[in-house]
Amino acid sequence: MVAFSSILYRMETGLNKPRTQLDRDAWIQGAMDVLAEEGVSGLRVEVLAKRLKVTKGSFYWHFQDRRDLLMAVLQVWKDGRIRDIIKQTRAQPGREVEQIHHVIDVYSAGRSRRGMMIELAVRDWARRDADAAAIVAEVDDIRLRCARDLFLACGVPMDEASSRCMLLYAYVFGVSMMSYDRFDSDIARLKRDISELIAQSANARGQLAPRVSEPGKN
Amino acid sequence: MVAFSSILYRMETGLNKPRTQLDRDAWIQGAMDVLAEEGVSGLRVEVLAKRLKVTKGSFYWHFQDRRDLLMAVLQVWKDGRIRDIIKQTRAQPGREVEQIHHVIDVYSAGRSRRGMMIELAVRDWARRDADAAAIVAEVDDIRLRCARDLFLACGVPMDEASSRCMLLYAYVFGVSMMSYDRFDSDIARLKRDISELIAQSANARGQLAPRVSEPGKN
DNA sequence: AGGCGACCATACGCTACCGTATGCGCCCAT
DNA sequence: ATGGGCGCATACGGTAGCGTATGGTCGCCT
Repeated sequence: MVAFSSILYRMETGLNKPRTQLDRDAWIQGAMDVLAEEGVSGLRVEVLAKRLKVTKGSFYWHFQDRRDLLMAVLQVWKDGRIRDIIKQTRAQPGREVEQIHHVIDVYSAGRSRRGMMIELAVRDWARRDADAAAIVAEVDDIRLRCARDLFLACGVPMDEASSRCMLLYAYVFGVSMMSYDRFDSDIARLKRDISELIAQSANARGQLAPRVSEPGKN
Repeated sequence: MVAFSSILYRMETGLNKPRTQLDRDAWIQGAMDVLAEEGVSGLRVEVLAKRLKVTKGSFYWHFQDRRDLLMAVLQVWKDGRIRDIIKQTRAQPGREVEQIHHVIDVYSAGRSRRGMMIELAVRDWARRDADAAAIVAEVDDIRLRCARDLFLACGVPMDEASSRCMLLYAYVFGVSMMSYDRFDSDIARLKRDISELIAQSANARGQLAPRVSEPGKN
C-alpha cells in the first residue's frame, strides 16, 4: 500500500528523481523552520514528521531521540552564526564604520526575519536549558569580540569599544521583540538615527584619525 | 466577593489553617510564577493546580478554560506594567536625567529578575499569539511615550528623544537575553558606560540648558 | 434542622506526543 | 536472482494534558 503510493507518485509525476530520501540534514533544516515558527516547545517529532511527509519511523532511524535532534539543531545554528559573524565583521581597512552600520542593519532591519525568529527562539530556549545556554554564551562571546575589534579598528579605546558593541547587540535583539509601529511614523529615520548613536564616536574618530594612509573616504 | 468575605472570616477567627480557599487572583498569581519559570508553553492547568495543592476541579470553577486564565494573566501583567511605567517616569523637575538612568538601572541590573523573566516570557508569547501581541504593543507604546517625555523634558529635540528612548528599551530587553560574563570582567562599569551612552545628550543638555531655547547641535 | 451555594475532588473520555518493536519495499552487490 | 541492509511505515504501550460530569464537603442562612 505504501509501496504503491511511492510507485504511483513516481509514475504520475514522471520524475526519475527517486523519491528524495531524507537524510539527517533535511530533518534538521525542517526543524529550523518549525523552530522559527513555533519555538522549541513546538518542535515535536510527530509534527515535524508530518511536515516532511514521512512518519516518525523515519525520524528514529536518523536520531536517537528528540533531544538528539535538538542538540543537532543547536550545533548547526552555532556553526552558521559563527560563519556569519566572521563574514560580517571582516571589513576592508578604512571601511570599519560602514561595516558597523551594516551589521546593525542586517539584524535590525526587517530582512532575514527567519534568522531573527530562530535567534529569539534559541535565546528563549537557552533560558531554561543549560545546553542551549552554553551555545548562546559561545556565540555571544564571539560576536561581541568581533564587533569590538571593529570599533577598535576605528580608533575607539577599549572600554568604549566594549560598551558600544554590547549596546549594539543588545539593541538589535531587543528591538526585534518590540512593537513600535504606533510610536513613530518614520521608522526608517528612527533606526538610522539609532544606528548613528551606536556607532557615533567610531564615526567621529574614523573621520579624524583613520589609522594609516586613508585617501578618499567611502 | 463572597470568597473574600469567607477568607476574611477565617483570618479574623484565626482558623485559616484548615482550608485556604483559592480565589481567581491566587490562581493568576501562581500562573505568573509558572510563566516566569517555564514560559507560556509550560503554563498548564494541571501543573498549576499541583503547585497550588488543589486539583483542576478547582480551576474550572474559577476559569472557563485555559485561555481564560491566559487572558487574565495578560490583563494583570498589562495593568502592572502601566502602573510601573508612570511611577518610574514621573520625575521631579530637574531630575529627569537621573530618572532616565534609574529606568535603565531598574531593568538592566539583575534585580527584579522575576519581572524580567515574565517580560521575556510575555514577549515570546506575543510572537505567536495575537492577543498577547496586542497587549505588548499597548505597553510598548505607553513606555516609549513616557520615556520620550523624559528626554523631551531634558531639552532633547523630538526626533532624538524618540531615537534614544527606543534605544533605551531595546537595550534593556536585549541585554537581558545575552551572555556577557566571559566578555568583560567589569560588568558594572560596562553597564554604567552604556547607560551614559543612551542618556548622553540628555545629560549634556540637562547640565547646560535645563530650560528652553536650545540651539545645540542638530 | 434542613437546605443552598461556594469550592473542590474524582473519574472519565479524548488528543497529542514520546519511544519501541517490527514489518516491508527498494537498491545494490554478489 | 537473491539476500541483506537502508529508509521508512505501522502498530503498540505509555504519559501528559484538556475539558466535562458528577459527587462530596463545609459554611452560612432561615
